[in-house]
Amino acid sequence: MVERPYRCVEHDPIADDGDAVRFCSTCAFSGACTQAGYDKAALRDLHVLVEHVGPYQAGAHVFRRRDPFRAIYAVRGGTVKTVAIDADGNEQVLGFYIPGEVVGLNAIYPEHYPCDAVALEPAYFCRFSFSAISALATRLPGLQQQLFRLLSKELGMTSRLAGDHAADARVAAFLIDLAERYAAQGFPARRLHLAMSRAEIADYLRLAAETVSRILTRFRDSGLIASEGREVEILAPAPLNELARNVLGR
Amino acid sequence: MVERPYRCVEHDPIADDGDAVRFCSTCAFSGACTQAGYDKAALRDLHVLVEHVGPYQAGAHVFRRRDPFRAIYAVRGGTVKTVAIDADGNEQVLGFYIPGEVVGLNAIYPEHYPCDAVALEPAYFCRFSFSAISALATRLPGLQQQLFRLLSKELGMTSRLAGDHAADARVAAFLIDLAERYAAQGFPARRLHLAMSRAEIADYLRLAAETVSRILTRFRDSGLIASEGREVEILAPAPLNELARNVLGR
DNA sequence: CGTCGTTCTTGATCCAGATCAAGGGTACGC
DNA sequence: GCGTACCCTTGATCTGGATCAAGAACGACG
Repeated sequence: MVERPYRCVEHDPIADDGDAVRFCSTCAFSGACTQAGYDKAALRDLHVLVEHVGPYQAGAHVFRRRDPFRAIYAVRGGTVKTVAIDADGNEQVLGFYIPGEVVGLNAIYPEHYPCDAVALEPAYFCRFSFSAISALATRLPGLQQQLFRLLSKELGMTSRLAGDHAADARVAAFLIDLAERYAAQGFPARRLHLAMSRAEIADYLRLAAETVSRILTRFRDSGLIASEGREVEILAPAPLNELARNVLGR
Repeated sequence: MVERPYRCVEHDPIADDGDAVRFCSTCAFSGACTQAGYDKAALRDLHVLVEHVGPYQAGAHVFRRRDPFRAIYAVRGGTVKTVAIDADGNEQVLGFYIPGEVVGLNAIYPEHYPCDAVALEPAYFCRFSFSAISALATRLPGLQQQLFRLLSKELGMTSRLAGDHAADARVAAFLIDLAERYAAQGFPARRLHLAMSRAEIADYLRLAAETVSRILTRFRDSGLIASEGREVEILAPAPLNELARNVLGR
């Protein structure tokens, strides 16, 4: 039903552009088009303003803090983190983004990117000029709505992260959330590959890397997950969900 | 220059509606109108879709969690908090909103309010039907832009809160941020009245009320602020800013 | 195929801030 | 004017997770 994102990467971009209906079915903006009833002209407009960029190798910056805000990036393949580094050199991971998700929305207001975006594995994007896509959004109410929804969704995500919760609840919520997001993109719901290190997970969850490691070990020992390195399988969703419930606001 | 928000409250709403140019100069959407070059027709459209509501007495709910999302609320007067209460009864204050700011944007994606909004003192609002204002935004690019900016701004606010910072840095950032927001609305920049209790500040900053109290005492003893109950004066902005710098991302 | 650097795990100790406890201040209703 | 209920402050103790330390596993590369 939903095409696997990596398929998209393998496509020849030019051939892709010609195939209006099948164009990036995993894209964050595809919903906007389908709502507009597969309006061919609308799709063509989206095609014209999108730029396919990548690959960015692991560790490469997609944009940097203080760069002037020009574009938002929809992930086509790979994984990215956004990270704010404060004056004392502490890394704050603001978010991880998987195929189908959009990076850079937090730069609209300040008009400069407030964080770095760094590829965690080779990554490909659709880059949308923000001024162009918002101009198009005035003609496509579905697209405007989609942008509002993306922003509001990110807002919810961030405030969940801001709550004060026990370390094990945070880690459980991290796993559940990531698994659900992968599932929403058509990946298997129970197995996941973590593109990020324990330290990066810790920076995201505001924990120490040692704490994340200990908790994952504990989850494994108590049969909640199976894990080997960065491969994780969720064995017992129910108790993990229970742990994560307050974090995820359910 | 900027009219004091409370003035607006004192106006007779109907007379207000007749005075297109002076209509709610502190309103979060006034920028959209001025960008549109004081387009009279546009202002009239905004007038038509806005509803003046209030007063809500201290402790009254403006909306509740799980209510279907219909409208966003621009604060005309008073102060509101948004608060998420988890299954264990822990209160998480998500934000405080003062005149000129907009509440409810985090409900767009889930389509239900994810939190309660509660007045901290008698409060008045402009209520905008979200479907109506987003429909209008397709005709007024400035208004659309303003909505994007409001969402993105809130995103930045929330991720600053999510960072892990020492308690004194959080409290300093809270004071500086609130003072700047009041200043942006034309209030005196150094004196501020806290509409919220210590416990509410603590719930917002993810600290214990005792910790907030101790830190305010320490700030007072070291001459950074003067305070008496909920009246606070910032005496030494520089060292407070220095403390808050990492939190505020500067 | 071994070496080196990185990442992950596990153990021992420490500390910032939570929690528990108690007293004093303040505002409001009667 | 006097309860009464909350809010704020201050002190004493406790604890979850950070930090420090040291191996162990892994991956990249010559």
